[in-house]
Amino acid sequence: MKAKQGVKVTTIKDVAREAGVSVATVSRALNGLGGMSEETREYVLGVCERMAYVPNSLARGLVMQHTQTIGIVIPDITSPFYAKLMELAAGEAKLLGYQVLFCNSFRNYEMEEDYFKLLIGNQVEGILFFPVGEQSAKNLYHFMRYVPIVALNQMPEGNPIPYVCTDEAKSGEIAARYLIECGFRDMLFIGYDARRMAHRKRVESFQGVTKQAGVAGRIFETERQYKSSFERGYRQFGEFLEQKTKLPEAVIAASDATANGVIKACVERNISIPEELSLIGFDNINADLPTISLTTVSISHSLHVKRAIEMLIRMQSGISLKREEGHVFLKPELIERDSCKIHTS
Amino acid sequence: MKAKQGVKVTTIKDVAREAGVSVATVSRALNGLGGMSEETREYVLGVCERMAYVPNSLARGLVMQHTQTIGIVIPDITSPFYAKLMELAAGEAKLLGYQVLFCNSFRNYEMEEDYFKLLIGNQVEGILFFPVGEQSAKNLYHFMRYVPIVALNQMPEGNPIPYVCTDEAKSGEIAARYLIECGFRDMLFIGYDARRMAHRKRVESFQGVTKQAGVAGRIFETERQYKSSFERGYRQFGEFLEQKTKLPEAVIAASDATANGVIKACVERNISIPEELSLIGFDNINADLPTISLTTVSISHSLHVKRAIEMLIRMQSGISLKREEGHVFLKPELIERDSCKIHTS
DNA sequence: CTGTTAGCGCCTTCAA
DNA sequence: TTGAAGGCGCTAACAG
Repeated sequence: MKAKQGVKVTTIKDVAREAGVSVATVSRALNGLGGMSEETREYVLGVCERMAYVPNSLARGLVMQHTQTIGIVIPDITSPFYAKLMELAAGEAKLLGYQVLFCNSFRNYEMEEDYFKLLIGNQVEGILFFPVGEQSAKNLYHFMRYVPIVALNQMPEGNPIPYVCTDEAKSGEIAARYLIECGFRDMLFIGYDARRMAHRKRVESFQGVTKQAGVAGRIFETERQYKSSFERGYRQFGEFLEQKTKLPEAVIAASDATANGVIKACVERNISIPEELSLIGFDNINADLPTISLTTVSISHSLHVKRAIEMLIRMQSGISLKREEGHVFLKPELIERDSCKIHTS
Repeated sequence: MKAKQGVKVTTIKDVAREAGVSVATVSRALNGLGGMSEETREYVLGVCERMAYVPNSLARGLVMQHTQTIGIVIPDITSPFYAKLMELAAGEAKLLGYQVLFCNSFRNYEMEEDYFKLLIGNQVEGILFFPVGEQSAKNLYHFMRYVPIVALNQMPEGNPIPYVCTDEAKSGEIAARYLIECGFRDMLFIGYDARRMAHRKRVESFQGVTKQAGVAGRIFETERQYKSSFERGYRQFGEFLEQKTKLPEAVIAASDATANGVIKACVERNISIPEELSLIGFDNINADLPTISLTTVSISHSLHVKRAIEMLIRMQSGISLKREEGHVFLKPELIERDSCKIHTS
């Protein structure tokens, strides 16, 4: 078991012995601490190099009491949305000298909690996470006594976990207003999942705006479960088309993934977008990938992550947040592409 | 700096003091080691629970000399292909009681090497990686003295890093034979990137099979760089269509991502798949996502990862591999979907 | 059945 | 400018 590889790994002691100095000297040379002659430093560093010495970060973390590591847990690494966030987070963290541990909770509350424990056990200095769902808040807030935690999505009212998220009410409003400006008077919301707070807010403001403007703002709902947002869009819009004979003028999809599903349903039926039907989504994810590039409403993902990491670091350095400071709503923007066109007729 | 949060984290000592036992007893209770009365165990565990004690894995790893952690480094977390592999690896590793550190090398040799150092510094017990490119081998093989390493793709001849990969020659052969069986006699290979060993093998056997069967097996190449495989397929097939007037009967795309690009190019020009053009890809990634679900050739991704982790663990437990054992070629299979149909005319 | 003790590899005072 | 020694939190002998 311990004979692993038969080769003993080089430690700072080995280096010290080989170089004929003390471990303290090696340590100082390695960490660029002053107070030693340039020639010993270079000599020691040379020995390290020659012996291919790699410092043991565990031991270092143990004595230093900080690991320069943050943890990120997301529900599904396979989703382009989360993958994008992780990539950006990795880049941003690296810039700030942190390493990142990624965890995939598989959309499972229990695994989410397990991973929090694991990360804390590994002495991360902060955790960034995209909650599995609204119940996450209750499960996880008590971990805040160990380590700063920031959510990348809104948390339920009254929960102490701070967050950085999109102002989803604004998102819904922007999408609805834009379609109305395009001249549409009959719009349909597809892919609504009432369990998601973001969806609820989008729908709510969508309905507010349409009602106020005096135009039709329908919502098509089904009871079923779908294995992905794409599936949801594809199946739900398919069902809608079977039930109703008249197409709406425009569709608001609950997300870009849903919108891509709607596109698939349309292609199969030879409904052309945007000629016969305009379509708008949310999130700006994979919006330029499929056959039709999607007009969408979104915040900047890199800003999202950047603000969250900033907040984490601020908390980590002992600055306690005022309540409002822990609730950051980023303003979304319209990103015009090809799936909507001015209504004429 | 150390005043972090103002709260001192609970350690095993605190628990021991609180419970009125020694640290050894707490440790034994926690790790389920025998030789203690059931009532002390339960009592101690209760105290741990009450104090919300989370063991410090760093300290544990330091003394145990093993961390139950493996590292995985991939070039691009944003690619569905790598995302899929990571997800499967995480699941498989968890099953075996390992945690996983993920790293995103951003398709950059230097970062790839940096992450290897970081992982080794963190005392991972093995590294699984998908090489940035063929140069990776030279950069990384020397890390094998620290820790078992397995590549998820073929390594250049003569390199000591063991690997588990698809038998790509077989892939190309399967695709070509299938199209010939479908009755096609004029086929085009799109998206060839000569820098990729997998592509070279696919093309080679594609040409071998077509030549032997006496049918046309063309390859369309361009000099340009593309920002993604999808782009490559989309742009390259677009260019092809502009230059030539006659469509081939079937297209072999270098990967499914490329194939999806080809689909986009076709949709824009009203070329219907599979009626006017049959299309086949490789990898079985996102093959059922876009408008047309793609016929493709691939190994099982979960098997791929499983075999690689197995190999890692075998190496880790000190068993040295024979040369052939370190070179595993998995047999790909045809996955029939909707993008190919029997040729009639 | 339980406690004492010696490190794991590293950093950091405190002396020299 | 350098070295010796203590300790980070934990586990694993070895005593009792």
